[in-house]
Amino acid sequence: MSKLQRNIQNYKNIVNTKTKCQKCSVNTLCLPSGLSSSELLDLDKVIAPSKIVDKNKPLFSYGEKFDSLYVVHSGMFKSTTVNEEGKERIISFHLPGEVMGLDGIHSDFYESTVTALTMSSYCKIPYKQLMDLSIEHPVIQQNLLKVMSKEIYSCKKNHIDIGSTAKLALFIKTLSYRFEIRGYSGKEFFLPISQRDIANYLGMAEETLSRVFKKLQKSEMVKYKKHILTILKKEELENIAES
Amino acid sequence: MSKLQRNIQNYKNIVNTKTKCQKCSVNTLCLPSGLSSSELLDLDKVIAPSKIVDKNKPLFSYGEKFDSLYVVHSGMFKSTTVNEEGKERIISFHLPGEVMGLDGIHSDFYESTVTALTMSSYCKIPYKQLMDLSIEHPVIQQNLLKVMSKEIYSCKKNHIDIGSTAKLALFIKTLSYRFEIRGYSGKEFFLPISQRDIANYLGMAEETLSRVFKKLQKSEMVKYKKHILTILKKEELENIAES
DNA sequence: TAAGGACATTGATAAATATCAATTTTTTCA
DNA sequence: TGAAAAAATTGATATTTATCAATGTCCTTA
Repeated sequence: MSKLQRNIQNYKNIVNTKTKCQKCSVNTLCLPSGLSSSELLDLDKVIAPSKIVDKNKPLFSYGEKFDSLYVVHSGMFKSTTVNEEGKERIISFHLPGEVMGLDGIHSDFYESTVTALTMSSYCKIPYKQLMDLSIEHPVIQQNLLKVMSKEIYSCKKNHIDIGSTAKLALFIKTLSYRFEIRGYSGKEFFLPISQRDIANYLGMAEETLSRVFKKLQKSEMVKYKKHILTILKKEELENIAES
Repeated sequence: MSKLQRNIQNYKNIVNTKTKCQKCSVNTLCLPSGLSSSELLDLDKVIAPSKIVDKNKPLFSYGEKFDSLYVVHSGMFKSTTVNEEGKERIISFHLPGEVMGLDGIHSDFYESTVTALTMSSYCKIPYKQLMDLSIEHPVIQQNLLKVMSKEIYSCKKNHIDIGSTAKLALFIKTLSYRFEIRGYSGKEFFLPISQRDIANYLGMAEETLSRVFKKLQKSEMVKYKKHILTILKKEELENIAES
């Protein structure tokens, strides 16, 4: 099976939800990274077996009491807030192995709403239990700190004031990298995000995104059809992302 | 002494640098928040007495080996990166009690350069020792997690795509809040940041910032003279910030 | 305190992006 | 499968912001 096929599979037939952290395909990217097998076993006791959630269904909502972190097991999620005028603002997209709900730790309430973009699956990690466990196994705490540090880093790195074309190019470049480190192809992947959502996330009008996307396709940097994105000229695309 | 005078003092005559966490004026905002006195004593053993750094001098630089977190004790700092063309990009400004260097935890290298905007003072917290200490005192670890969670939250909250006027209004509103929770006046404060740096941080041209600032002053929302910012119409300003 | 440099303002113009309105294309689901 | 709904595209225009160039103001420091 090709990498693209496996990628598409990721959104359709949900993989085995009984997978323990030890056997999970994204365990090197997730909290279990670098844990010994005895530590992993303890962690597995705290983490519930992954559960399936339907497309467009929320995992948790803004304002709810914070009690657990969530990790993407398969599929894709988006996290959003709502502004004063009741308009949705997309804060981030989440790929397998990424931890969601981190912004709730400080306030004890979820600061955003997380929704599945496709049929997806997730693991729930009760925060209190994770804290108790990390007293026994400091390395788990270290991992959480690293995950959060990376989140701070990438948040600051991604929000730069650049032109629309560069924004989209950077978005594609970043996604490509994230797919690649998950064992999928970084050159051809299924993107279950509407252009409206991409535009919202990137802070531009839908129409602008459409035009900019067309421009990238006309200059043969990328191809985009039926949600399958193909990167044709990686280096040129990266140059655009940095301008 | 008025709150504004104390605020200005904060940038001029450096307060007692021998202050221990127990007596520090920002200890409720900083890592020591909520610690018992015995925990505080242990923390003080790890944290070096605060040191003074001159205006425009760096605390640490991008790419250097990460080994310590830094906390603002007095004054103000900015953290920056340099883009491909060698241009400085300002990522954040740091006020007393705020932790700097958090984005270095995941990569073991500082991901940004931190520079003093005025004569300032700071506390250095060796990361390894902090980790060792937090095994003994889990509450310290919890505090660090909360600090980082707050950082993630405010990073995502602040980077929204709004017009230039709203951006500046939001910037002022956020600063006002940050001064207020530090015991200074939220309505009148000394801002040791050049307009060029504000424009850079907000992602707009210097000229645009100047015009937008003038507009806020013409409509008598704020007054800005010799780096002293006075908020005249708080509510109106907040409305602008949310549009 | 006077001169030079850094910082800020202003006006004119160009460029980028948003908005509005009308289609066209794709997706959903009865 | 076909009709309705949702998503994406396209063109015309308005608005916002950047850029360029000139000037004014403040701030250091010799």
